[in-house]
Amino acid sequence: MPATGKAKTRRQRVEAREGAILRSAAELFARHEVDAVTMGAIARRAGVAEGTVYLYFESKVALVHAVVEAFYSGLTEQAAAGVRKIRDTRRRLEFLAEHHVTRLIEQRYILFAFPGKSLSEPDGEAYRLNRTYVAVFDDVIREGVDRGEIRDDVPLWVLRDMFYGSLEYAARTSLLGGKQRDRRDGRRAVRGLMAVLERGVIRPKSDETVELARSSTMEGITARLESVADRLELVEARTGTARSRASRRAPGK
Amino acid sequence: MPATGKAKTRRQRVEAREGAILRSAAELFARHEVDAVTMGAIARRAGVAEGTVYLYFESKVALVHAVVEAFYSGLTEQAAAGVRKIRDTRRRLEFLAEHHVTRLIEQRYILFAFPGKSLSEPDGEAYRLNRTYVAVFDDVIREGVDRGEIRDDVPLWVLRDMFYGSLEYAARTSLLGGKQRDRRDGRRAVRGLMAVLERGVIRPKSDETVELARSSTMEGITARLESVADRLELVEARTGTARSRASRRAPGK
DNA sequence: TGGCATTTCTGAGTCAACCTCATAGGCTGA
DNA sequence: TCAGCCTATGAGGTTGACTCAGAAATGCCA
Repeated sequence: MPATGKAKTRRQRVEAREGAILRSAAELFARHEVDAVTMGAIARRAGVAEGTVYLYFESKVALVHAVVEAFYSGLTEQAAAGVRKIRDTRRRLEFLAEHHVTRLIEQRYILFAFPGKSLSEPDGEAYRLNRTYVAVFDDVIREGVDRGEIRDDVPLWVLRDMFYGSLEYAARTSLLGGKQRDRRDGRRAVRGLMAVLERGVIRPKSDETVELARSSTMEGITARLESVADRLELVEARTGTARSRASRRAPGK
Repeated sequence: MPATGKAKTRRQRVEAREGAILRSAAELFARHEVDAVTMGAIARRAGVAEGTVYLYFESKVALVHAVVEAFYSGLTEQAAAGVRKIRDTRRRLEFLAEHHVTRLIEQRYILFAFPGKSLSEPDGEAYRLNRTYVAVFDDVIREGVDRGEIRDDVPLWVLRDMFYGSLEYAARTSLLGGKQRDRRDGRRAVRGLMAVLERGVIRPKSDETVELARSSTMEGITARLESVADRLELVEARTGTARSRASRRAPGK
């Protein structure tokens, strides 16, 4: 099945074919390990001969790169668009976190399909891609610092590594847990991350008793509320209640 | 050169050879990408024939597993030993963090040499290994919670993912930065992580009055509560009336 | 020590997958 | 319609993981 419809100009034809090969590869990578997907299989699914693939992509590695690039490209665009619609720094971070972890669990193969190669070359393609992606996060933080919403005594790169490192590790362990996990894991990871970013986890040694009392009361309420929310999500999942992302946000203003 | 010295018993001979092959592989993986290291090269360096390697390790993948296993085994032992010598929870975490990031930057190849395979199989070897490793961390946290040094309103697994996720991402970006990085990066990452764990990064709305911070927290909780209430009503309505339209799933496959 | 049985080792050969290249096919413009 | 050029093809080269029949070493016993 030549997935290429009717393309008129040369450029269109080229792009259609390139797209068909890319899509074919992405679909196969989503189903099988990269090593287990042969160039022959990719070519067959794209409706071209094996040799043709090499007219569009220099090698298998290059093809994998291209697939990953396409993924990150979309990811960056969506992240930037989402941030533009939100003002509050806290909410922005929450959105970025949820977006990242959701997309990563959806397209799980990106996490594993990643051959060490793609990352092991400094200043390589993948590195550059990642940089432009996290630039969205960097801007959010910088603006937050300017506004006084974010402390400025932790280096930006440390924050960035914490943020994405946490989420990716969470996505990974969620997927590895054996049983099928879903987006609820991701959401819980996001909530935990945000909580820690807001107030840490290590309790102050002592003193500041008033502050402690106040916050611990609030903590109690928050913890209880979170537990209720968790249970609610469970019920929702069971009954298949659809819920738009917007309705999770309260009245706001 | 048969790296095997003089071994007397059968068992000793077997272990010597297995060790030689493992060491040979680890040394080569440290220098080149896993894919670029051939079984022939590993055999040659170990002083045996290619076929012999297959008497000790079922396949190349199994050999890579064994190398990684050896690494994690040592890592776990050192981590446990270090923790035993420290009492304070904060110090323990700091030690674990520094130990992890240091060893990871030293043996950088573990980060990249890791074929997706090793992780992609749920309940696989690598997963089990990782579990026993992070168990050290888990124990530290649990004891910290018991002692009241760690807040108990963030799930343990979220904390774990944050901790190791941050450090691994930091190690990775440190290595990828292009220019040669050293352990100072790691130490800075550890310091940043500890700072955030201690007090978070997101400032309360207004840092002058507790009152304001408190009310804004109240707003957040109220908003969340309202959202939960809304959803609860929805679920009640749906399950209360009839369970006719049970599935209204989002864009499925 | 010599001879036989068993275990261990060997490396040439098989197979599979990436990649190449000589040839075939089709599009474009006169 | 046809020459010229660009694109596509798939059989074949090359490489590297893995196998296996035979060689070598080791153990055992008299």
